[in-house]
Amino acid sequence: MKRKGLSVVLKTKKVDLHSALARGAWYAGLDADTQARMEASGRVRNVRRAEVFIKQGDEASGLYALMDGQARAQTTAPSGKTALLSVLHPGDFFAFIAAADGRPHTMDHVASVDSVIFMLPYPMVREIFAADPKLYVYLIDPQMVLVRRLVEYLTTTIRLSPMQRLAERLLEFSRSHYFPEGEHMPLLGLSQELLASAVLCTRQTTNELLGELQTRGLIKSEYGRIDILDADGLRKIHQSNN
Amino acid sequence: MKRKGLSVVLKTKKVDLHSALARGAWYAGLDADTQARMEASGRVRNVRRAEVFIKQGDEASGLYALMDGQARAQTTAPSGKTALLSVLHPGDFFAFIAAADGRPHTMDHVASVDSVIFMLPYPMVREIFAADPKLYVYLIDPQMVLVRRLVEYLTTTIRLSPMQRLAERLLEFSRSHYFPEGEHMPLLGLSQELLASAVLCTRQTTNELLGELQTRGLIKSEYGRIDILDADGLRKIHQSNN
DNA sequence: CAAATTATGTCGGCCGGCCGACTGGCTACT
DNA sequence: AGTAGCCAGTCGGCCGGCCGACATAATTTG
Repeated sequence: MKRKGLSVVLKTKKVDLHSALARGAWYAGLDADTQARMEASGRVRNVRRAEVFIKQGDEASGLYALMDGQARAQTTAPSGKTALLSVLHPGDFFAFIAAADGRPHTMDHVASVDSVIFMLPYPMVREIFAADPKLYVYLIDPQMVLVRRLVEYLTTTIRLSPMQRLAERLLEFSRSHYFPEGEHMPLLGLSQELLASAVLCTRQTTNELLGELQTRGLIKSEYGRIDILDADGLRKIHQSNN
Repeated sequence: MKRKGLSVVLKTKKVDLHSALARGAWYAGLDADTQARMEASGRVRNVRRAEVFIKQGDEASGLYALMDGQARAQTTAPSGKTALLSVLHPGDFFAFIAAADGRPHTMDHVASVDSVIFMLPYPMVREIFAADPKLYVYLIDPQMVLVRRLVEYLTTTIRLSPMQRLAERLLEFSRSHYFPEGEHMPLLGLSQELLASAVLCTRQTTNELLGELQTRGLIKSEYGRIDILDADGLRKIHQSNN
C-alpha cells in the first residue's frame, strides 16, 4: 500500500527535481545558476530498503541528497558492531565530508525504506564548487555546523541519563538537520538495536524506555516505526536535570 | 625551579618564533611566504597558569598556537560542570573552528602551566587565508580531521570500559595532535576531576584506575602531573577487548 | 605562617543498567 | 505456504561504577 510515490518521483522533470531539492535550507541558499548546474549534472537514483548506497571506506563519490523516503548514516566498527549516527529526511543533503575533502567516505549510508536519492558526482562537485571560493565556503559550512554540534553533543548529551538521551535522540532523528523548524516525522525501518547504539545503552534498556514513553503517550512505537506524538513532552524529559 | 624558559622565549627573534611554530606539522606544511606573513602579523603573549585566555562564547579572536608550556581546551556546561576536551602541546595550533568560520569560540582555553602563546588576529586570518582558496582549504583541513576523529570517538571509544577509556585518553592527551609520532609528554596541572570528565566516569573511579596503572608501572601519577612511562602497555589496555 | 581552599586517597552501601536467556511476532525467502 | 532468520518484548541475577562521606596532603591567600 505504500508502493506509491516511487515511480512517480522517478520520472522527474526539472521542476520536480528542483522543488524536491529546494526543500532543504542549504540548497535553497544557493544561487539559481549553481542550482541549475547541479540539477543538470546530477543523477537521480532509486534505492531499495536496506540498500547500502554509500559504503564506509569507498572513494569520495559525490554530494548526495535525499529526495524521497528515509535513510540513515551509520558506522561499522572493526568489531562488526554498527552505530547509528543520523537519520536523513527528504531535502537533506549529505556526504559533505567526502565531497569537501575528497577523502574516503567515513560512514555507511543505508536506505531505511525504498527511497529516491540525488547524487552530484565528485568530479562535478569539484568543477562547480572548487572554482569559486565563495561557493567552496558554502560547501564547507555544513561541516562547521557539524563540528560544533559534535562538540556540543560530546560535552552535554553524553552525560545525561539513558532516558534523557533517548528523548534527545528521538527529537534529533525525527527531523531534518537543516530544517530544524519542521515537524517531527516518524522514524522508519529502524531496529531498536540500532537506536540503542545511538542512545549508548543496550537494546533491552532501550526497549524498556520506549515502552515507558509510549505508556506516557509521548510516542507510538510499533514494528519498524516510531511516531513522535508529543515533542514538547520529550523536550521536557531531555531537559529535566534529574 | 621551573621558572626558566619564559623570559627566554619572550624576547623571541624571528628565528625563534619561526622554529617554535614549525615544530607542528600543520604550520610546517605552509609555504614560506605565508609563514612569513603570519609571523609578521602575529603576536606573542605570556599567559599564567590557570589563565583562561579564550572564553567560550567570545567573538572569534584569531588563530592560536602554543609556543611553550601546556594548555587545555574545555567546555563549561550551563550546569557549571566543565569537561576536558583536549590538551595542547608546544607547536600545536588551535581555535581553528572560530578562525575558519568567524563565529564565537566553542571552548575555553586554559593554560595548564605558565605558557607562551602565539596569536594571529582574526582580521589577519581573513586577509591571509580567505583570499586564496588553496590556503583556505588548508585552514579548513584540521576541521575535517576533527570531524572524523569525533565521529570515531563517538562510535568506538565511548563503548570501552573506563579503564580502556582512561588508557586511551592518556595516550591521546600526552602528545600533539598534529605530530602523532612524537614522544609522550607529561600531563601538567591537570586535576583528576577534569581528567575524569574526559574519561566519562567519576573522580573516585579515575583515582582508583590511575592507582592501578601506577602500580603496574605504566604511569607515574603525582600532584598535578602524570608521566607516561609505558605507552605500549597503555595501548595494550586500550585495545584489549575485554 | 596560619587559615582557607582545593586536590587526592579511600571506604561501604546501593542501584541502574548489563548480560544471558527465552518466547512470540514479523519479515523474507523459495 | 511454510520455514528460517531477524526483531521485539520480558525476566532474574549480577556487578561495576556512582554516591556520600571523610581524612590527609598540597597549594594559595592574606
